[in-house]
Amino acid sequence: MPRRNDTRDRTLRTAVDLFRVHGYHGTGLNQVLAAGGLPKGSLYFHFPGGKEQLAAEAVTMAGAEFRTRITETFDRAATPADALADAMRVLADELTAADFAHGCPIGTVAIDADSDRVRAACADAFAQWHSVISAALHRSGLSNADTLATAVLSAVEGAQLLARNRRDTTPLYAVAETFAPLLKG
Amino acid sequence: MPRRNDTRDRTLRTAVDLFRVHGYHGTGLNQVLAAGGLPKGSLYFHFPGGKEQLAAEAVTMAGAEFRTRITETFDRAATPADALADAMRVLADELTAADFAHGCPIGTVAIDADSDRVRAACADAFAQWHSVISAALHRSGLSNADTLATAVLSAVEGAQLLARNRRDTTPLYAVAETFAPLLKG
DNA sequence: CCGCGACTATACAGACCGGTCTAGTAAAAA
DNA sequence: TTTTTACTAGACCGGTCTGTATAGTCGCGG
Repeated sequence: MPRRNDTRDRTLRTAVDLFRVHGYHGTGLNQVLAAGGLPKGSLYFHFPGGKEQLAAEAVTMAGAEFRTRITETFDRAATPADALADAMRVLADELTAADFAHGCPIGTVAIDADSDRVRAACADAFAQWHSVISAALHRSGLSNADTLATAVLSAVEGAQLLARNRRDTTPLYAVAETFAPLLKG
Repeated sequence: MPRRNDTRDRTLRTAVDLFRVHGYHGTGLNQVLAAGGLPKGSLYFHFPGGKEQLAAEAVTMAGAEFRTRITETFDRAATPADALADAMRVLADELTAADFAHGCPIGTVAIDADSDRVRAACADAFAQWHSVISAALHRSGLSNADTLATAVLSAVEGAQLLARNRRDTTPLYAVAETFAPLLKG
């Protein structure tokens, strides 16, 4: 087996970055190739399923990375309330550093991708995040951890949307503050 | 002043319906005209600013309509908790009836419109909603009504995103249930 | 050193995009 | 009736979109 380079992986990473900024329809394939300095001839070699496959895999990749980050945040914090506050602070810092250019890599794609394959990939990523959060809340002895985790996930996604649109991180901190009393382990 | 028909208004209404389904980049101008049976020659007569203006005005229109609905919901309910539960039930019913095809008319556009004019129109709509919610919470004697209203708005937007993506209204009800203890006037 | 498989360059198809233009119709105003 | 204004029909522009087809180049195993 010759070569095996990292083009495929770099394509995915570039795609993640662009999709979370411009959304599914707002991101062109040429744009992805240009932004990543990627070979133009190999896109349909690595992703025979075209844009749909590229987006689905990008979502899956970003979902797995964030899943790890969420897990670590809960492991590191003393209480779920602390974990949420930590996470919101990090998200706020990243959003500010990026000049409010990007959104959640899953949510941004989920909201305007018509393809069912992409939709399913987003749903899967969300489900994994929910599972991690729910388990952490359960470990902290909170009742109805499942419902609470769904609400937290909703609030965080919505806060990212609002914060980006308003160019102001207030919503992220508002969510952390509001949920704090509900998340005291 | 001759004629003055309703073409402009019908164009806007059709645009609202399509933008909330396919997003900004996912919706084509031809598509809007075709879906509404609208005259092709008059788009740039009524909207010389092109797609950008059309989207901005559509967002503003939808924002105003929802603002009224939110106001009425809070006026009708005994407590803010009841109002939220009511609103979530209505959103869930509408989403189910539409077979999970649409999202929030503002959020869906806000997340992928690059134009600053459209972004500002979305921010304005969100600000109006926030203002209505915050005032209602304040009237019910809740402290930190402003922060709480921001969190509620975030959660509702996020829940709509998740519900649509999962094709399942659970997130909407989870938000209502989770916020209930915080919204007992 | 040959061949095969992994990978890339390049050209291009066909559709659709947002947007512009000109010519024309219809109704109210003068 | 003539003029002015409101509005529409429909062709058309250049550009970009996703996706395909073909001809390569590169690097290792044999």
